[in-house]
Amino acid sequence: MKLNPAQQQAVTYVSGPCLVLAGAGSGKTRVIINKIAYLVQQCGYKARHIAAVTFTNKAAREMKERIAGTLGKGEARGLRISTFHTLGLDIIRREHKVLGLKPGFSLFDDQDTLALLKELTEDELLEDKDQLQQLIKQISDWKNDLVLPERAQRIAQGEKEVLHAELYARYRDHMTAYNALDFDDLIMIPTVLLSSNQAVREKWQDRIRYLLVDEYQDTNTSQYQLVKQLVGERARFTVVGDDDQSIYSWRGAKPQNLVLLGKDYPNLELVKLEENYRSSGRILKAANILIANNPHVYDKTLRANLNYGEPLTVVTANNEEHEAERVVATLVRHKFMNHAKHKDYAILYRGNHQARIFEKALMTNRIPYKISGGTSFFSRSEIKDIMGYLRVLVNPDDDNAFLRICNVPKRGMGPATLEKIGRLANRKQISLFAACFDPEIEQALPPQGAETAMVFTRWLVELGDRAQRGDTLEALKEMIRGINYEDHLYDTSPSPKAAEMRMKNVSELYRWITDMLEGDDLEEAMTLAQVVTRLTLRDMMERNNEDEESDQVQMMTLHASKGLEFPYVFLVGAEEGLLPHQSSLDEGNVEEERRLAYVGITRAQRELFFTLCKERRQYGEQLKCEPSRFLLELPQDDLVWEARQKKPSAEQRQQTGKSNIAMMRAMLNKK
DNA sequence: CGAAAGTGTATTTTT
DNA sequence: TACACTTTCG
Repeated sequence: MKLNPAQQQAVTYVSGPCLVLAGAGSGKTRVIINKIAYLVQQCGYKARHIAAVTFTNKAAREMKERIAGTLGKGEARGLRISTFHTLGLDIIRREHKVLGLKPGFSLFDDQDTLALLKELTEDELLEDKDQLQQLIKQISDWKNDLVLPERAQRIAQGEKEVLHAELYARYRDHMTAYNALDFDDLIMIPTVLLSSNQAVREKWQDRIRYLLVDEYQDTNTSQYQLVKQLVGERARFTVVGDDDQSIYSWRGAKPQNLVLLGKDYPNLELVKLEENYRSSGRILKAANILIANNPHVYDKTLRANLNYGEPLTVVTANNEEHEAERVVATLVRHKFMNHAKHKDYAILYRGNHQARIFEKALMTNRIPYKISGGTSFFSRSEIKDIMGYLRVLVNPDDDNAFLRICNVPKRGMGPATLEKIGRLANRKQISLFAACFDPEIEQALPPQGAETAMVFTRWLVELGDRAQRGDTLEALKEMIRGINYEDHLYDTSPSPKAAEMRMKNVSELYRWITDMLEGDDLEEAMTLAQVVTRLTLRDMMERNNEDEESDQVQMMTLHASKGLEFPYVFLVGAEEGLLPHQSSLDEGNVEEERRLAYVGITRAQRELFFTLCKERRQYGEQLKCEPSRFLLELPQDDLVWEARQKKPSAEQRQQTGKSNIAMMRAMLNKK
């Protein structure tokens, strides 16, 4: 577990700003962990004065676990390891008074935002369907560039932008009324606050004396500024990143921030980690040669520490069904020959829709697989329901949450009733929840409706009070019991089995909540309000050890594979128009696609297979496919193009493919 | 309220 | 084309 000289340098350079260019598989997390330990144990930093920032909760959790194994319990006390958003949330929570926010604000996720904007724009731009998407993007862009509504209205150019700016202002006002924030606010608000308020800035600069940032190439403008404000003149920080693995520019990441940093901090120390400990020599060579086709600000070549290894294989299939069959056949044969496990294999693809066909092929061959990504836990309706209830408990003014849950399970507060409540709320400029409490509700609704609304909201207020007073767990239990949620699930699910599944999800969520309320070694106990916002940030303790133990073929998009590694990788759909994706080609952004291919290639430890089709159905039309230009850019001496006969006779090949599988299976079963 | 017909959409996704 | 999601109708 020794560090190589470059790693050592990255760890021990602490006197000023430091940029670590960390190639794939070069041990960057180890550098971050070691650096934190070094700062605490050698440089006399208190852990509570150090913060490390990541982009995903998963990365943050991993880092926390690894640091817990490195530092003593006392030594690690107060160490901040979190995502950008959680750090922002922390700052907002502690400064909510200065910001004029009530505690217990709601956090809107994308769907909440969409719902609110849809409502706000009903009159203005209903004609265009993607207008709304444009508006959402525009607002998000403004926030990420730290542009407040007032300034947006001043700088807006053209009719559309002026309208967008006005809607942005209206959106902000509504969010204030709901006492709600969105994800972008979690970065923008602290950044604006820190840059405009000297006292607060100094307080936080004193609190965070050393800052580390992971995956720096993924930062956007507001995140860049947040870092800048936090580190101040002293500029004691380390950022770690790899411009070759920047694959998120389409959602606002600015890899140029790596360059900007050198300009903002002329004394920036640059350390390159170029020793790769993950992949075979051939795989690395291929990756290096491929990425050399991209322009680079900082040159970097990964050096292999492992054997040269097997050649890379290119498998050509007739169509996408055939591709899946060949992958499965190759996988089964390979697994048998190498005594490997299912989980040693990954199938990586450009788009989620590609997964389906592989899923089918794996299923018919009874091969266990796991698809990462797709519909997340938190977009499940049962989870959204329960979260809705919790949000209303914490913040009754959260109309979105109220709308979601007020008639789930059905309690006679349907559209007609809501419409009337909504009118009252609108007239008095209060939230829906508050309207149910208003004396005028009795005139607004028929007696029965008014009764239901009042009983329901009073019950919630009472529960909310109880939760706040500290009897949180009991209040929660009573809530789930009180709404008869289990019955509701059995009533609304297509099968009892599905209902059971959903109830299991609810229990899982309940367990997370209880855990978070109580706290543990790594996390302090939280209030219900904190739990709700953290859950909206998807920041829960994922204790799914099952996943690691289970032996399944891994399937995911290339994007989702970043940061992971697998002994054997299938990079499928290596075709023009798919791996350099057509839409990227249209936008003239081949480079990002090349980086995506680079990320895919560098996931492989021992062997790498590419597959492509000669023909592929797209939008119901049979299209001819050309091999990806990236395949042609690779060193051909290290590639084996397998089975490229002119007349393959699809049926025959399918036959042999299948009988191969059957044969292997028979042999495996005997053993 | 639930089934049936209609509609929209096919790039990547976190927080 | 194929599928998910929405709306409509009985």
